[in-house]
Amino acid sequence: MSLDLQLNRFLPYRLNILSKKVSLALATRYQERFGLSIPEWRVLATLGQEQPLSSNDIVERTAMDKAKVSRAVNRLVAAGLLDRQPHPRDQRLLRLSFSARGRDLYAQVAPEALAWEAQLLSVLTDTERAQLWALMEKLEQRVAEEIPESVPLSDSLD
Amino acid sequence: MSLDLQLNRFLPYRLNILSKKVSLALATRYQERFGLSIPEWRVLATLGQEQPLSSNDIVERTAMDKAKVSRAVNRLVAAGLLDRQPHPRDQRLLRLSFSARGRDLYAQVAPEALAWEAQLLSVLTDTERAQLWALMEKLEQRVAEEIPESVPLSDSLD
DNA sequence: CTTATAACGTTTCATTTGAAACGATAAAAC
DNA sequence: GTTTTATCGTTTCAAATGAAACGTTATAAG
Repeated sequence: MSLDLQLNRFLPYRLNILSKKVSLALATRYQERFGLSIPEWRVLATLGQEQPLSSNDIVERTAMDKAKVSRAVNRLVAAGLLDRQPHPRDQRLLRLSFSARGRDLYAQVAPEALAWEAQLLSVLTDTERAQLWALMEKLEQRVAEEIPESVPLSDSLD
Repeated sequence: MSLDLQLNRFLPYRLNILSKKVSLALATRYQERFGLSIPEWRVLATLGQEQPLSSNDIVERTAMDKAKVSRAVNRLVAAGLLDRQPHPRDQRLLRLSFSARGRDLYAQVAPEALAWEAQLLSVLTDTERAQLWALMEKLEQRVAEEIPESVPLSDSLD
């Protein structure tokens, strides 16, 4: 009655494990070397691409819920890594941007994150890397069709 | 100073999102149709392959920590889906196995999980599917080298 | 203008989390 | 045989989580 279901060959399960391992390995580095949690790191990375942003902009770009972003931003502001200013035209919005220290820190973290990723991807050839992106893209699109777009991507559905 | 880090092209981040989406889509089904959480489903799937097992066997096979397994097993026993008997030779161990109802439920859930996976994978050709497994395998092996084998795979490193 | 509705970010609160402590049993060392 | 050490599963506890409620500000409708 095994019904042919092998957990090791069940994509959702394997994907979860791979994702966890990657997150864990990287999170350990953020934490040890820079004292950053993953949500904090993601906020920084998002601001690294565009500045200033509102908290809501970050929510949209990172697939984190707004409570989590709010907390991460608060910690970063408290740590002196971000500046938080009211938006001149819309008082509901915050204008988040790097402080001098935040910019410096990011200039250190980002290259290291990229180097780590490169090291991870070094087991793949260029062709394989391209394949990986393409495959993930396809799967993500397919699975997105099943999820009501409003549903937030919670953690720990595990 | 963007440092060339694009979150959308950053593997740990994209992997996390894909994994979340897949888990969410599937978890919604388990929950709605069978009232199962993912840990509960994993316990069932593990027992579907081999029976009886101890809680610890399940911990080893699922990459879940023992507290989570303990809770999932308790819920399943309480729901009348599992039988829990003391091991005759080692009183520390539990012998977990399907109850009649558990077996019936699993006979319903498992084919559905497989069908769902098949539907997800239907966007890929056979070749692509093989590639996907191979790529994931390589990455997992590579990243495992960085993780002290003792470290458990927590959720929500996010 | 006034009222109703919507959007933003924070906070609250019940739940989930996993590391560590725990009691109980077994195995190993002496 | 006694003591020490290790293993199993549960429970405890502090921290993280996220849905919902909230206060505030802006926009739309009347």
